[in-house]
Amino acid sequence: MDVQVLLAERVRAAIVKAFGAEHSGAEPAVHRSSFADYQADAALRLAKPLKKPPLELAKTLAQNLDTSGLCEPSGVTVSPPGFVNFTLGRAFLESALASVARDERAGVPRVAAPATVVIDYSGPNMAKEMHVGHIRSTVIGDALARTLGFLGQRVVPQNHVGDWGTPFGMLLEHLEDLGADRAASELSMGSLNQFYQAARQKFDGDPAFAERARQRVVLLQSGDEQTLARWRTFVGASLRYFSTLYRRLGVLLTDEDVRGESFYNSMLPDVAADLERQGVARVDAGALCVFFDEFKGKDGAPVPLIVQKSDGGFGYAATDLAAIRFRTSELSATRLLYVTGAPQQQHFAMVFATAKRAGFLPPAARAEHVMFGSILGPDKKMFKTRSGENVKLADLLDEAVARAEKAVREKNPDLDPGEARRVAEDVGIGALKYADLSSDRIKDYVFDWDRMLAFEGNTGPYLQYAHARICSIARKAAEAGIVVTDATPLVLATEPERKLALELGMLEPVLALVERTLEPHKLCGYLFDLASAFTSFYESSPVLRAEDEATRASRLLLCQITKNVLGLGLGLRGMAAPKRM
RNA sequence: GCGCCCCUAGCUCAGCUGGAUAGAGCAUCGGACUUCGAAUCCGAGGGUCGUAGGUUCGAAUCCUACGGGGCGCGCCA
Repeated sequence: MDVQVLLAERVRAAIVKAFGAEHSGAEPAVHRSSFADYQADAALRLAKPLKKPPLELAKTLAQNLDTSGLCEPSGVTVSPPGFVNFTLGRAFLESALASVARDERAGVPRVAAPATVVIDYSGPNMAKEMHVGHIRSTVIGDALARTLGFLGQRVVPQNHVGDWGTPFGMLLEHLEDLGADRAASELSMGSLNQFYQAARQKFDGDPAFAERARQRVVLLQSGDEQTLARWRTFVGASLRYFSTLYRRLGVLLTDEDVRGESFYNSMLPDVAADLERQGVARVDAGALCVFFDEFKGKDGAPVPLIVQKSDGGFGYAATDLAAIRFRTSELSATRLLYVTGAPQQQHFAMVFATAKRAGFLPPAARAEHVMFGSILGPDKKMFKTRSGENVKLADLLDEAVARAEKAVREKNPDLDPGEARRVAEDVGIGALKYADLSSDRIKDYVFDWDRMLAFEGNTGPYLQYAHARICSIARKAAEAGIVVTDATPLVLATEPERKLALELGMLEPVLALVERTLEPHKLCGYLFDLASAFTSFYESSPVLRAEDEATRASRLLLCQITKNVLGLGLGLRGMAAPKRM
């Protein structure tokens, strides 16, 4: 139940009652307020069409408002130049929160009509180590998959891995030289960069090898069985390695979700033929191209999307188009999300426009580029190692955990080493992911270990700590034999209790906002506000030592609801919520 | 040259369909632990929201121009 929606309905009814049915379409404009719980700005917006002073309209509106069950009569006020303020009634807040307490989904309903949402994310390259560049796509995509899935959408993750193309000639030839078994074991241990570099070196330095590599590409693309078997060895070993990284990172992707470039290979000639037959693409300078009025190049000439190269080969545009066709027709997706970097924006704009023209993307389906900025180093340049290489994701995870372990041992020496290690894993990786999710994805962000692992501010550890503290209270309560159930009466008598209750009701609208905007940081902002409201409550309001039994029970239940919402929210970020840390 | 994205406090970032006095964290200064976890909380100072116009009763938010930074512009993905 979303309070804002309830209030908006009442305001709309009052508009109709006071000003006539012809204004039933007017915007109630209800939102949170710093002067009350909520405010409605409808009167301000109606001033012009009704040609009356907004303050007068606001008063008329307030007189016609029926807020029974939501606010006390004194809870509705008007202030210049035309705001209508709402303070929710205590009885309403208490019963609303009770329904949150009874629901394991914390009062968030599932959508009535689920849509099929394909989310394309992570997409590592088989030949290369996963690095910082992949972390954003993987973590943001995972958070969106979890959030939309929780809301009841039918989410189909797609890991569009780079498992095809000309580099595989040299990679497979190198694998041939090493022997399949040895190569497979190297690859599954994460020596992808070394493997790639060794192959590259031979390719550049040994003409005979280079020639064999070129032959190998031909064999691969013509479907030679022995070559394909080697290719499967290569891809299988790499995927096993990626799977270990995914598990450690705590993302949901599995082998089931892998549908790489190779999967679409056989569809490419048909996609090209279809586009040409429909007149969407035409041959220019030997290449099959799609042109657009809005995309122009350096000399003002239109820049094309190249579907098929002049040598007959297919580029990634063809693969992307085939994937769209597959996703709308075979997977019956109506929402297609592409979680990739901002630099690819023009590419996807052209691909989506082409798909629309060709009917691959029916009007009922929409494709969205969920783009994100770069991760920057302390120098504000692209985050690289000192030697200028990409930072390996595996190294990043190790360092995050090592730093977290140091902090955990320091802050809580009582934890036994095994548990400290487990907690460090949760905290370190949680901090890394949270840092990525908590700022607006469109912007570049500066990578900073100290800031992401800080226990103050909008960080993973702060939220986990708030959660762990509540768990601690729950433990103590259980030891003392204090039991609360979801039927325990809630008493919102003090301001901190009231603020916390108000915050606990915001999960539903925030998740709706994340679904609409595809901006996971809005949920982080909410969780931080919630944790702050809780710690304020916690500092001012004794729980186990409350003045009377009813207050104690109520506060304990308040703690429990907060723990559930916090845990739920962290879960939707793909983060663990340790019971102690 | 064309196009896209970004610019908010000393630093790192929020700011929801335009709404009342632009908010956090860090840093600085000052308070709060014999009491549920001080990894915390409470308070203070600190901002011409890049600049200039425009739309509006009202602009950090929408439009235009300019400045600064980043990225992309035919056969790589």
